[in-house]
Amino acid sequence: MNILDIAAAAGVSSATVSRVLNDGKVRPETRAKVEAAIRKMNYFPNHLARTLTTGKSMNIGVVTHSLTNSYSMEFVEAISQRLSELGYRLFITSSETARGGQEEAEARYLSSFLSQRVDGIILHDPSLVNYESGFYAEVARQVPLVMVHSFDQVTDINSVVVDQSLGMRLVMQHFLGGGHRRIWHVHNEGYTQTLKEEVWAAELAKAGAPPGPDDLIVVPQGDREIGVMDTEAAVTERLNRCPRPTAIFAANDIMGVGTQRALRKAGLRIPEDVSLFSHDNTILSHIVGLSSVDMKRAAVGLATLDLLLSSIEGRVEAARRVYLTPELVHRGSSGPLPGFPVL
Amino acid sequence: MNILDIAAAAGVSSATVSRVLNDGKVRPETRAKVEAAIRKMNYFPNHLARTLTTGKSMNIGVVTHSLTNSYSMEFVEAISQRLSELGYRLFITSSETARGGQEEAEARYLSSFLSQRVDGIILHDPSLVNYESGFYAEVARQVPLVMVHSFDQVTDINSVVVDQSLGMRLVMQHFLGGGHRRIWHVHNEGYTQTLKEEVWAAELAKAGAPPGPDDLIVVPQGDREIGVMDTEAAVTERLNRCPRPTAIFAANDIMGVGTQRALRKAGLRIPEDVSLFSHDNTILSHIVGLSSVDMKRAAVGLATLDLLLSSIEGRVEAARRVYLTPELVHRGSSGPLPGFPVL
DNA sequence: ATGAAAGCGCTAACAG
DNA sequence: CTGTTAGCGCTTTCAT
Repeated sequence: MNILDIAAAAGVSSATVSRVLNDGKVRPETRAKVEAAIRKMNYFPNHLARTLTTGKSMNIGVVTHSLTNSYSMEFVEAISQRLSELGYRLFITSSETARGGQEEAEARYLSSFLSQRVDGIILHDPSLVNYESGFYAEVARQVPLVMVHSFDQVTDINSVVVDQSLGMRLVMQHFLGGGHRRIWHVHNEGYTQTLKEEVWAAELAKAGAPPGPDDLIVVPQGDREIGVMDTEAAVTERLNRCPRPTAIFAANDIMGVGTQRALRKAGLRIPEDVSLFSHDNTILSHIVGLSSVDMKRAAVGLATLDLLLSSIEGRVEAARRVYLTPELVHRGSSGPLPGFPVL
Repeated sequence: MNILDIAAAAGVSSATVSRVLNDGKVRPETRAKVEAAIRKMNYFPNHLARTLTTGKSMNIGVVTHSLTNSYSMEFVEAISQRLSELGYRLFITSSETARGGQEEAEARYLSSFLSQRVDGIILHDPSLVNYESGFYAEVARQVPLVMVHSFDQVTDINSVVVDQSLGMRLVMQHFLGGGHRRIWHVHNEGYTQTLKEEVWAAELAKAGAPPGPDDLIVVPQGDREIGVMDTEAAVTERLNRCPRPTAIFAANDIMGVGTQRALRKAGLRIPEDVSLFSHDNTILSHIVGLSSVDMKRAAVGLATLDLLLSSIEGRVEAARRVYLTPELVHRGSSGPLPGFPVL
């Protein structure tokens, strides 16, 4: 069933059918005949063949960490809605659960997207390793690409940067300023998280209280929804084994919730016994009343769309860069040490 | 940059390059030459052109309600992981936020998938309206299709059925058996929900306490994460305006959480003052300690994959149907009326 | 083991 | 306004 069948059935040429399909100039009666044939024969034009000639696939590839992490999916939903209105379809992939590691999965997905001749690619919170290898730049040379990330040195690729290190610094100032010195850090296995870890360790060291190995908790699946349970288990184990901290930072809200559950189960009050600060400010932290670092998702989504669409439409020469700063959202799960003098 | 360029660079024919690309029989030295050329020229084979001749796109289309509803995304992640391992890419769409209504959006996405020549389509919780119009059957005639849904009459399309009505009946038995008669029902705008609403109303009527108009609360965005806030507002408003119920059923966990928040804000204890039962048993209900109806997501995912892959590989003649029954998960947010005699 | 050539289904000049 | 035809980039017989 192809355009020639329709042409034959309607008694016209394939070019005319094509024009009908693409809103070209066709006499109304002719158009009616063609449309009747299309409907009668249940014909769906082959978009692949069309793409082969036009070079426009109307497909966008999206690489993100997890399909069940609110931080990822609230972003994806925001852009998906608008792109879908513009007629784009989205390939959505998650690297977190892929075999062979996230870096390798990202690379595989990108190659796959290139072979699919997508019109654009969005990398949500991608791997620093793949950036440094020059792989992203190579991809960006072939197709419009926008990165949403947190490391600072990118200038050769369209990118929306949210300064995670700054966010972490703000949290540490809040903690340290409240007198806390034993501060745990909970994060999942993954490249991006090391940024926060570095700031955490550096600020503690600067305050004269460098963290020990037991102050860091790594959660295997901390990026997926199931990570709530994993985190709860990991934190509970650590609480049983080590002297308890006065404050804990969780690198995302999933782990924040898991940590909160572990603390409650251990009979510890928040924030009287332990202060807790989370990250991403998704609906989860709102639900359970957790202070959290807001990553400005709405602004990030808009900026991403803007960069991508400009780039696709060729309105941009050089790579652009949008810089956004996070913000602390206080919900009472965190405060100064009891009795600590308020300045 | 195409297969001919590579052929020329390697001093072979395009057919040989194609064989290298597809693991065909090629002399090792020839293969090496070709692979060198591919690498040097940064060549990515055009998968669209390949699909045009082979007829296999290795793409799957997925239609679901919302990208930020755990119920949807835990399902999608489960199947995505496996399909990705098998080399498939996924188009993922959400109908909930689309302009023009969910039914229309579904139809649009499906047409789009057909034009893309996807190898298979998964409909997660699709519209009864579109089923009854015969549209799904028409699509299923053209490409392997699996529906995951809750209405009962489907026999002509591969489907995984989870008996939502049964789940609702169980909840109502639990409520009515505990002496409750004024039972509110919170759901979002959307077709599937009407099934639960019917059972709810019928069971109440059977118990001699048919619901009034004020016993039903409809939340506009109840299917997206943001629906927590919408629900909280809607329930709060209703509590202020009407005599309060002794029990509330929320049609998904997002609205369950929103309802829980509204009740707490109103100073009502759960379950002492009001019993609350939710639906879907996602991580959300677990986090906030809400009783919820479990829809057997793992089993649903496996069954869906099985049906889809069998269907794609042509191992199936007639449409198959997998039937699953939900189960109540009690977490203490719901109980009998205070002082109600326990049988 | 490799090459030549015929499609796959569509669009886009170019003619008429 | 409509038809003819040459590709788009790849796979796949059929030869060699």
